[in-house]
Amino acid sequence: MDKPVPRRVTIVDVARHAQVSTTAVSKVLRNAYGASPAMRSKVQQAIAELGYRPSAAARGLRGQTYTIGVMLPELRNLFFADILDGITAQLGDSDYQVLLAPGCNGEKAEARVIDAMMDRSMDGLVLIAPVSAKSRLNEVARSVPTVVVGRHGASPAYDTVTDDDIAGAALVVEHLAGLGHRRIAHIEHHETDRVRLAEMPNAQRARGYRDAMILHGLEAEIDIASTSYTQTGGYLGAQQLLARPVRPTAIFAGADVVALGALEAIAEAGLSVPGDISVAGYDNSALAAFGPISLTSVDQDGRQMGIDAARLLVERITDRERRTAQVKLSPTLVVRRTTAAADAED
Amino acid sequence: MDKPVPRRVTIVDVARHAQVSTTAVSKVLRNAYGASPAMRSKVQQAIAELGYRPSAAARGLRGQTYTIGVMLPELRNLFFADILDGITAQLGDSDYQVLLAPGCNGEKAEARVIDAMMDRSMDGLVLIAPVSAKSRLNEVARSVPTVVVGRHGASPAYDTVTDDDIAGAALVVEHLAGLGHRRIAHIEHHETDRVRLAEMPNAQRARGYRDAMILHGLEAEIDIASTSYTQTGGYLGAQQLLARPVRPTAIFAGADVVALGALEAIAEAGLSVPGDISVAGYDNSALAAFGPISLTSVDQDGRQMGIDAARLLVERITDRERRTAQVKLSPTLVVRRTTAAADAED
DNA sequence: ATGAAAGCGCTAACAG
DNA sequence: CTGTTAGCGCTTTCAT
Repeated sequence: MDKPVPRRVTIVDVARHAQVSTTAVSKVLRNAYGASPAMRSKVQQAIAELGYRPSAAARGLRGQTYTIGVMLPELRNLFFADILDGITAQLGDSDYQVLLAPGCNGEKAEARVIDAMMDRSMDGLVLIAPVSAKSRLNEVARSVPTVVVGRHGASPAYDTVTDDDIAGAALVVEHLAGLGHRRIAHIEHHETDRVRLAEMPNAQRARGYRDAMILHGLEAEIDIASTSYTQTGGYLGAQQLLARPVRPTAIFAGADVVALGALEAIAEAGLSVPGDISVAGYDNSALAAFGPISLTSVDQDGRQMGIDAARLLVERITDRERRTAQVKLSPTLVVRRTTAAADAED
Repeated sequence: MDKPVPRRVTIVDVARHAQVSTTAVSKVLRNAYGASPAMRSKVQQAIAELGYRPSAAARGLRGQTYTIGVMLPELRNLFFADILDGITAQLGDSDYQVLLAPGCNGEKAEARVIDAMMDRSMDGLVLIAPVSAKSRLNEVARSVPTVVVGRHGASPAYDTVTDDDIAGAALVVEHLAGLGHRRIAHIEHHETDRVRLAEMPNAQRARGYRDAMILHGLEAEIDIASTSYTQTGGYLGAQQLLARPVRPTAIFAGADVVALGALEAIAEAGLSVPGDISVAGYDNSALAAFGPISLTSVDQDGRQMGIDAARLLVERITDRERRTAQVKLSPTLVVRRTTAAADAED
């Protein structure tokens, strides 16, 4: 009556039940070389009969843990959720289990999470938009197979998967310029760190914006509000821009959430979108697609990024000596109802 | 030049460096009884100097893994993110690391994830809105400390944290009836399973709706569209309701996403909110609070639910014999711009 | 192709 | 209070 904890079934039990050695069972578990079909089926039957499940802790002590860790800065960001979908889709039928840490913002939280994952002997890591120092990332990648998503800059130690943010920003400027806009402003995420200045998507988007403005002969119209990639950042940034002596006729927000904040500020100012001012975002998150918002946005195909990241990671786990790869995906522009032709008078 | 993998620092290295036994080190690591302050500091210094980090795999083989697993059906649901915030806030300074599985919908995916977490010897599990059979949940909880969030029904094996969904639904009906509405319809999540019919929040909300309608003498006006708790479900449900010979003047959607879908259908039908029809949701997610949407919604305080869940879980890890508890939190109604007084003529 | 045996890094009895 | 020692469940040489 009182044996509610009937001791875990171990590899020894399976071996005994199947009348083979534990080595044999281990081989079957790992699909390793050196087990005859006959033995294989005998063992598999025993496993099924006993309901055996290997202990990841014990496996991890010697071999793999069959666990992939994913770190991302923010769970609420729908774009990150898309990346995750891609990762899990790609890893769905493999033996790997994906586990993620709850949103961790900032270098300190990142360090904690990465340590935690390494402590748990994870077989591979996917780091989404990490802000840690590059030296730290390299160090991590040297000790565990790692793929970095959403941060530019090649590394000898880890693979990268990014969106071509410069091209994405150019798409927006091109679109708006094509609609007759000249005073196209940008809300960027303020960045101080040198390396991040070059590697983070936000910096690349701002650069793409500048380049494209120059390319369209709008160099004199370049106008950037420097806040942060948050809804509040968008709100404040738009307020700044709307207070200009001559108001911009279009705002390119560096992210969809930023655009949402901008939309709020614009509405509060009594202006209409796209009548008085056009707004475009970046990420094409579900929020952008949502009917009442219907935001023109750059689509990064986060799902594909996740698929590529998972693929690269498994490849690297298999062959740790392979040279690192940099996958850069081309974004597309999804035009919706927040952008329209500029008034002729403007 | 070529020793990029300098072998992990182990407890043995620390012991040697501090000139004590491994037991001593282990005790310090676990804050266990039986280590003098002098030894404690000696060991801590050695740990710092060597940059030692305990291997979770090795610990898990004997003792705890200091890992809490969280399972949730859907990452994109902002309410779940709130719960998670609460969990991490509560566990923030503890030694426990929270890891979660990417959204797993359906009984099969749930089983996989729960198994994966048990295989990894996690110290405790938080299951958010699980759909698995109750017998399965009990079985899981018997082998690992578990807290179930967002599913009613007490268990002898696990603690529960829920919202008082019946009261929440009543708040909405009361609010709408107070505004003069009589034809208040409801969009529910269709449920077939017997047990879930009683234990899932959606069923409780539908029941709360019925009860409250009767209480307000509106029994004859009860009108339920049975779809699902998704945006599409809301869209289709609203379409059904709008096609009635006599249209409802208010719709109580069982969740915010459902309300969003309903808003889309209403807009498509050329009706205005709240002019022609009032809409209320449930969850008070960030989406509901978002300006342009501004949805009247029931607030569950997901963060508090997470805090309670984490607290209960740690308590149960400490004392597995303690009797199970059921925490039920009272919801509040947040009135925004999607609900207004009914037309006098209606 | 198969199995015996030696650990992986840690914790938990138990002795001192 | 401190140290010795025996495993935890698995993988991995290395014989056979």
